[in-house]
Amino acid sequence: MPELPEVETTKRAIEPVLLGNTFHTVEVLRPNMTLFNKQFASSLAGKTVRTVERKGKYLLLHLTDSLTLILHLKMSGRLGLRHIDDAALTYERIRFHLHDNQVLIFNDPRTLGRATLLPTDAVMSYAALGSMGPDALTVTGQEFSDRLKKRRGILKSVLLNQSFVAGIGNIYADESCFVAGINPNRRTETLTDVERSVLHKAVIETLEKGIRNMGTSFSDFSDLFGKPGQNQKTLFVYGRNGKPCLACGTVLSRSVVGQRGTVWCGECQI
DNA sequence: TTCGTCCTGGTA
DNA sequence: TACCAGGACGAA
Repeated sequence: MPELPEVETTKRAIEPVLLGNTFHTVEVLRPNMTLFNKQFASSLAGKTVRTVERKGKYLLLHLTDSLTLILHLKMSGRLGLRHIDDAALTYERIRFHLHDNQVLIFNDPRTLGRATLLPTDAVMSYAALGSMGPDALTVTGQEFSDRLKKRRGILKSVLLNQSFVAGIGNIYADESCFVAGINPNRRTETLTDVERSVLHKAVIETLEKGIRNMGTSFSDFSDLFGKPGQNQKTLFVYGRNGKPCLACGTVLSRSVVGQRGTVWCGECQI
């Protein structure tokens, strides 16, 4: 499930391939994955990629003619790259044919991913991007604490809310709470100044580790060439419900917060 | 603020 | 065969 580290890993991989490259033709095999633009494919033809940007979990490809292609991998999406003569991947949903016989693939078994083409100056009016908080990787401790102080609710839900800070998903929310020693079921109004600061450092540390490990791969995520990330080997709590805590040996607990599975250690996290 | 919906492969 | 995974959005 691509979160900030997986999207950042993808961005770093596609950037050298796409910069200056031109879309030749675009095949949309799943029309429900494109939004707002019935001429999605024809509008992209002939456009050249000028810059690649990540905002939270979104990838933005800024193109010539003042257009921006917005990609969100959602749950199971990933980008792949292959030569036009190579065998197709199993779940290819959109194919972006590049001028040099390479094909950028939007691969997505569950088809929840989205690709949207907008005028560049309209990007920030796109609902999710307009209300998005500062990037979780670069938000300062002061801003993180100030924003957290204003929020009321269960900590886990606030961390997942992209209008608070952008980029944290279910895996990195649970992992950050463990590193901070804070129970994700706590209400935000009970957090102390020290805890808010510790949590900020834990979020940064957790995301940076994810990027260093090229992302977390369970069934879906891999890099451009199908190579999985390594971060799943280093997780403390996510996916380890019922197993012993790696720090103290206590059996890890699980609850559902905002419809999301949440795992924590009742001993290490208060 | 909470909950249903989208969507389909993998697993029990 | 039924259920689970979950990011973002819209409705209640």
